[in-house]
Amino acid sequence: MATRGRPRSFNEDDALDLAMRVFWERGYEAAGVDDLAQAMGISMSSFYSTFGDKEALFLASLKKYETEKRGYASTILERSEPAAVTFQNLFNEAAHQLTRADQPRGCMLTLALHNCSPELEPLRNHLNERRAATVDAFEVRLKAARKSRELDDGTDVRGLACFFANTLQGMSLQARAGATRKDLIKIGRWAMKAWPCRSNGYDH
Amino acid sequence: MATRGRPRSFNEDDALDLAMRVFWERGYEAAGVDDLAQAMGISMSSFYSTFGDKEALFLASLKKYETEKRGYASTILERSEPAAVTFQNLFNEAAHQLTRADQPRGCMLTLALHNCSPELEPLRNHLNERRAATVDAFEVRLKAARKSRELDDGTDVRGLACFFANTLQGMSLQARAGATRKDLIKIGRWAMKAWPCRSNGYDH
DNA sequence: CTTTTTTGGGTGCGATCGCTCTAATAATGA
DNA sequence: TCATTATTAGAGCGATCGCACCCAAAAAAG
Repeated sequence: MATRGRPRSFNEDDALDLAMRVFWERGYEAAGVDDLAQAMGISMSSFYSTFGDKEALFLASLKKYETEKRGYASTILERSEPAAVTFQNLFNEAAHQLTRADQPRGCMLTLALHNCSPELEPLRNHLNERRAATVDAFEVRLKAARKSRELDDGTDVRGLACFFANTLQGMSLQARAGATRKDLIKIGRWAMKAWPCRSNGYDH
Repeated sequence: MATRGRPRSFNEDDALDLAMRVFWERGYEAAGVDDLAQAMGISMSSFYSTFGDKEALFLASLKKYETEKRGYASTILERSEPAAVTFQNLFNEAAHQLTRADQPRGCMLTLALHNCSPELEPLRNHLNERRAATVDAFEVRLKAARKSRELDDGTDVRGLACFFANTLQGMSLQARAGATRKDLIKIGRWAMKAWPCRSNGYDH
């Protein structure tokens, strides 16, 4: 029942992690399969037999990224704190993650596939859907905050979710362009000043 | 003294405009010289003899973009209005420009060359400098606002300039991902809620 | 007319692209 | 031993890349 034949000489998940980093810092198009295979330390044959093709590897990398590297966002959103604290923590943590010295700067999901050739539009659309999921998650949390009277009844939570997502995505661009962690933290603090209600456990 | 020989059969500036649009919607790498020449309606010989090479054409396109398409920003910044009105107008106008049906969505300068191969880093650094110039312009305007008592003395105008620039750059990503004009206008309104002082000609 | 310059079309260069295939080798289970 | 599977390096596929060059036709000025 155990697999016969010669076993893998490399750890599939480790290799995927290395590929993810290449996609992360170079995007999709600028990451060549040669670069990827070399970064993973495997040959082209192993590359294609294990991961299929470049697009499949990218999607696998993206999935790994969303669970392992962007997981902090879901974690923070699910903690039971005042919503204003939640989003301030989210900005602070994002500022930290987007400027880590041991990782490419900015968010892989946010930065990938904005300028691409027409034949990659399906892939780009898939990325856009994943990006939209972030806004939805914010909206869910803000709706809960409205229900618990942390926000006025009339608050446009969808709009606020878009604004927060917009701020985060901007921070990825800033990080890529060389902004410091302190810069990003300040941006997050400024964004939180837009928080509408001032008497619910959050003080600017 | 007049130029001898056969004159240009195409308008150089019109051709540049068409090239700019290709770079605008495809970025640098995904825009092939064939695509560019075809969009401009000229042959490869005319292409290279007139514009040098792809990079020179891109830089010329970028310059044209900054003066003709992004000029509205400087215009608004230089109008003598309360600073809060100025930035609200800037966001509204940006929301309009970034979602025009007759132009590629988003800002060419903001979106170009974030994910690129290493040999294009010099070009990317140049873009980063141009992007930084926007923040500087915002800071100049906000310093003036602080001097005219529209902002408290202690206001971190650099930070606020970064936050506004961050919001605008995020809006370009949103526009690319399909956000509507109304969405962007709302984002701008939310960003203006962070405006610190509430008694200087601007009411949320 | 001659001279000058641009024109479009074409050919081709060296490089890279994603990807396939081969051939020899190595490591396991049956 | 033998079958099975994974390993490597490498050759090569057709396509595209940016770019150079050539050519004969065309259109202007002298």
